[in-house]
Amino acid sequence: MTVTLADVAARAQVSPATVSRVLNGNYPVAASTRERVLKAVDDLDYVLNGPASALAAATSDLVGILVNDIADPFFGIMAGAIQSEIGGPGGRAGGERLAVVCNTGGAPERELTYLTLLQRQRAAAVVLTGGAMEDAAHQAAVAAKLRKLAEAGTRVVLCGRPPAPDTGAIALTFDNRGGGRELTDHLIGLGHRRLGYIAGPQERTTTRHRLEGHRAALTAHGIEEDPRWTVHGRYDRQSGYEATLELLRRDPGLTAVVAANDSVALGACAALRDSGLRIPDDVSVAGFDDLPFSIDAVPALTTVRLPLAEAGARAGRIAMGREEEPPGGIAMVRGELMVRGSSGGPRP
Amino acid sequence: MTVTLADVAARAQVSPATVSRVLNGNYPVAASTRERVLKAVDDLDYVLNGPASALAAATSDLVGILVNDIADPFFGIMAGAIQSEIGGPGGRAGGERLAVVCNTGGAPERELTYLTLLQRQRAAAVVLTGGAMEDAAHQAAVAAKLRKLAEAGTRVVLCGRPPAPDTGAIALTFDNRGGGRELTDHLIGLGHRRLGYIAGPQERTTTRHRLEGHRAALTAHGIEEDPRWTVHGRYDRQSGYEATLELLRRDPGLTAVVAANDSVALGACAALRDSGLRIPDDVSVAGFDDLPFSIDAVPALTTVRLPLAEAGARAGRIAMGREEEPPGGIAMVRGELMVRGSSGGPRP
DNA sequence: TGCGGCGCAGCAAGCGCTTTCTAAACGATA
DNA sequence: TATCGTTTAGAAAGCGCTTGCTGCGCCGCA
Repeated sequence: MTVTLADVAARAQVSPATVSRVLNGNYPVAASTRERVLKAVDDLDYVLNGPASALAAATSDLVGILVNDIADPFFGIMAGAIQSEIGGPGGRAGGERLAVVCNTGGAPERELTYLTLLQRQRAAAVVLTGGAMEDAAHQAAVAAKLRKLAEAGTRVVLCGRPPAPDTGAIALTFDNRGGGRELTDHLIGLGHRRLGYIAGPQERTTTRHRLEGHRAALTAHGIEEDPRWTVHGRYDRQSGYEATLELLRRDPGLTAVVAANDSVALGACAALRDSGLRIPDDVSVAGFDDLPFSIDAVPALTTVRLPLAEAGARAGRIAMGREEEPPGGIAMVRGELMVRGSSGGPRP
Repeated sequence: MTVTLADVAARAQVSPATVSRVLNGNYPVAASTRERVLKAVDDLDYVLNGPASALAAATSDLVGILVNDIADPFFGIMAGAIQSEIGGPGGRAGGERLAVVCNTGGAPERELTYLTLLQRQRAAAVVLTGGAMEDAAHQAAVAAKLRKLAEAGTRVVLCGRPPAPDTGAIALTFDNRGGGRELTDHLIGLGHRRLGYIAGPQERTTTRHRLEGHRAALTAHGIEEDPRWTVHGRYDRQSGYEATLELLRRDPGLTAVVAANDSVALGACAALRDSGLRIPDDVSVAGFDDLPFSIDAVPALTTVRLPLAEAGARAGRIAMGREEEPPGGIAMVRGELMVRGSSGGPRP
């Protein structure tokens, strides 16, 4: 029924071993033989059996990419960049690898299950993107899994995620703290003294680091933070909308709102507009990430650009062993402050 | 070194066959035995070898999802919805399947290669999303692949893509033509008579269908189209920006611009603003898809909402055999006109 | 002419799992 | 007590491929 290596071998009048070697190209085969085999492959429309090959060779050509939310361009951009370097079709010929994007939805148990599934498939490499959960038990479980993956020869790379010590994983970490700090510095520099902050979900490293940066800036400028100025929410637009209304309720005197990311900032803008406030005349707004749509907000969003595509590409190359690992296995990727129309001096 | 089924069997004092049966749960095993096995699995931290299992059982738990551009939320939303139904972790227990998202980047050869890779992995199902290429040779090649996949027992579902006759593939097709028609009807109803159209890439079904709908509306209202009113570009913001400037150059008298999708529309808005034109007072703008950010444009974008998540979820269920196929294997998914601030009557 | 070396192809032993078939043990039935 | 059916476990034959090792023929050198 299905064509096997043996069928090809028979048709080409060689042994299965020879066919295998032609296909894998890592053993000397006479040109005439190779041609005959290739012709047979073509004639028979033969497709290698991946599982059988993976079993025999004890490695597969699968590369896993874990993302928190595939519908979010933040992850989509990184995933796309990683994948383009992984090879897959379109990469350099020969090393055809199947880059598989796995959507964890931000759920710890899903993350773990995907890791197991990938381990089960004997993945060649795994790239974890985005912030990590801060739950200690979960972090330990993930670390254990990563260690096991590394032991089994799977390359593990973290992209936009804090390092995981003692797991053998290479980390390309975003400087969320530094970016948050710079952003708030900018706002304070404009004269703002009452700044609301819409943070992401509580238990995420990204959330914490950005918030820490924000607070560091406040402290550095001698501004004492009012606990009412911080609201936690999700990393989406609606959350930003609701959080902004809440902030305005708590302190109508705020002159700036810093959002956990650009989507949240967009929601914040909508809430401000709906409250009859002008941006930036009445309230300044700032985002984070600089996703493509940020520049189309009106006014355009002041934000911190994260080099998502570049970082992803680099992570992909490292995962494929095509780029040297950063010293110590850890690299800090910095963001860049993008000052645009949504931030201005506070109303007098 | 790595723990195998045999190791577990030895520790549980049963045969490998029994362990396999416990793990697959499709054969009667005494409760006490099962427990012993499960304990051994746990003790040894055993992880099933996917390839070996796939080889022996002649099926794998991989499900492929092909997308044109993973960084585009249009695809991200569909992919996320499909995946959530596929199961994967988080779905119903037991049927743990690895949903793998493959990014074709819109390149025909990549699409084909991914299909081959998936065939090689003996994928359980494949979902192709988004518009198809209109190149005849390529379409034939894809059709042949799909037929082969279907023959091998892989379920093939098309989501937001035109049917592929005689391939056995189930199609959930978006009514791009109808949506385009409705959108332009709306604009004409507002009084517009000179409408620019920014189309997507030439050789895509989506592009063609949306454009056909647009033209059908013009024709229905007795408006003769000026060839200068249509510009082709890519499905992204920048393309929309450039195309709009081009349209304005060709005919400064345009009172409305219809874009191939929301990203293009955003670019169009930016170009209009930069040209000193107000939306919708001077020029109305319309998009397509109703992606999340569309409502945050200022003014909010008039567009056609495509039920991406719903369609994706349905495609996922069909792929898993959990929902009945539509009659004839084809279903038309309609969009919904969303009238918002970016469209208004033409300037007098 | 003889022999070591080399280039290339084949043999065969798995890789770790699933599954069919067989068998043991036990209670129920006659 | 003898027979039979039922339930549960094991033996073993692959699934389709890779790869270490063996072997064959040929060239070049002594």
